[in-house]
Amino acid sequence: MMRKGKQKEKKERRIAQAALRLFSTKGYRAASVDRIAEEAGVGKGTIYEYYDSKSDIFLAATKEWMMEFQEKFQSRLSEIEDPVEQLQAVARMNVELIEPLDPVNARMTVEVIRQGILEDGVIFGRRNEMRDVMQGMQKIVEKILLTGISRKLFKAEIARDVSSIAANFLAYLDGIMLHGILSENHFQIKEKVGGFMEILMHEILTDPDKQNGKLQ
Amino acid sequence: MMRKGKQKEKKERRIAQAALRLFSTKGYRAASVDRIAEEAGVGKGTIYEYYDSKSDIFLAATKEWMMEFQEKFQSRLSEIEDPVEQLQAVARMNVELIEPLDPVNARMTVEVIRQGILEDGVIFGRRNEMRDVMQGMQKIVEKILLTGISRKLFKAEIARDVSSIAANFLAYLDGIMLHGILSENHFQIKEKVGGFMEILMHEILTDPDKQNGKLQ
DNA sequence: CCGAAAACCGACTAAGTGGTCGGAAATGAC
DNA sequence: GTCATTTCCGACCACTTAGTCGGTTTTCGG
Repeated sequence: MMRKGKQKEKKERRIAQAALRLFSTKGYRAASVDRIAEEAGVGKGTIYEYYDSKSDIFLAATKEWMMEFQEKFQSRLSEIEDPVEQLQAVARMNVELIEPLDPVNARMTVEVIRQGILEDGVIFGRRNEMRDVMQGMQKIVEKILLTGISRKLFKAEIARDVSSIAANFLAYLDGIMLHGILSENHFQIKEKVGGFMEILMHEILTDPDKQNGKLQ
Repeated sequence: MMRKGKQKEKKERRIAQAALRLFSTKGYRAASVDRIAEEAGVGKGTIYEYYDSKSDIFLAATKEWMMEFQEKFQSRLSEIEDPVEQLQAVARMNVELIEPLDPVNARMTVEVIRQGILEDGVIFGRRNEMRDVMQGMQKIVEKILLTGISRKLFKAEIARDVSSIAANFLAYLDGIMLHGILSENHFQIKEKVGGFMEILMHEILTDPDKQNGKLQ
């Protein structure tokens, strides 16, 4: 008996993806399991064959989202050779989350942070389950930095700080994204990030004058 | 008749403050009006004498929160003369939001952003009502920068970028706060922010070598 | 084609929500 | 003290939610 594992996995993923679409538009609570079932094209009962609780669905959706996100990043970064341009691409892609207003990622970011912060949030007691996935982005940036260092584009002395720099960089990008959305100053985002990038580049480039680090 | 306006205002504020406590710990939905009434020590019906809806309570609580926050900032900053130290105090105060683990601000920040992003969020269509309050912090930082410039501590050429720098600075601090809480790397926050401050100071100080901008 | 096992389903339950409303309590001018 | 007016209240209502469960449908080895 036992239907082929592939089939099962596929449906499980279809549910997670449907859930992701709803979580990222409605928010956790308002994305009801009934609605998720409808969106996924399955019965409500079926969902509980694959997941024990709504929390589990959310975790799965979050993982799905982070995977997709990082894959998109990776694939765009792989087309770029220069680490400097790669860093700027990371910034630009984050800016584009709000610039042509793709609120899906913004909302999901907020939702994940929220569920991780609230004491009875879905992720609160299960952050360790997410750690690997969450650190993926940071690893990507660290790698860019290390490549830059080995090519003598970035100062050698930042080597011991790569993880701190990467974390700061990503935290900054998230912060600016959230503020940007809230204040509706979308049009200024690019300039702000550009200014920040200039400073950052000025600080880590071996030869700051050759590249001025302007965004775009 | 009509009880003294003062009395009314006081109760209205007590409700908002009770609501703030709950919103910032439970989140919007889980902070039920029943619970808010209990926390404020009034009947549920009474709440609706002062506010038309739960949304209104949330807006009031948010304003209350931002006021308190900015007052705290202002009062601590007023004890400091040197703009450089003032900037660092701003950073330090933000770090302390998570360092002695007082997640109230973090949670409220996320909650406000969330309600501003979600289409059926409480603030979604009413962001303009909040704008002034929200820009308060930025104004404070801008003022610090301008003072620093007029005292020749900061480079004169940053004058045209003060608002951008201030916005970036605050966005960064929020981003690092949220990431810090989420990743539970509290102990590294101070170092990260310290590194960032060093870079920032290096970039805006007229004489970067005199002050190295280390946090703490 | 048979039939047991697996997969699927949606009506139902229990719990929790925001908001209402009729009546009780407090107030203060007279 | 009286009593009109304001203030307060919590039982109640209509609605939404996550999760269950008994029965139906699909699957597939023999």
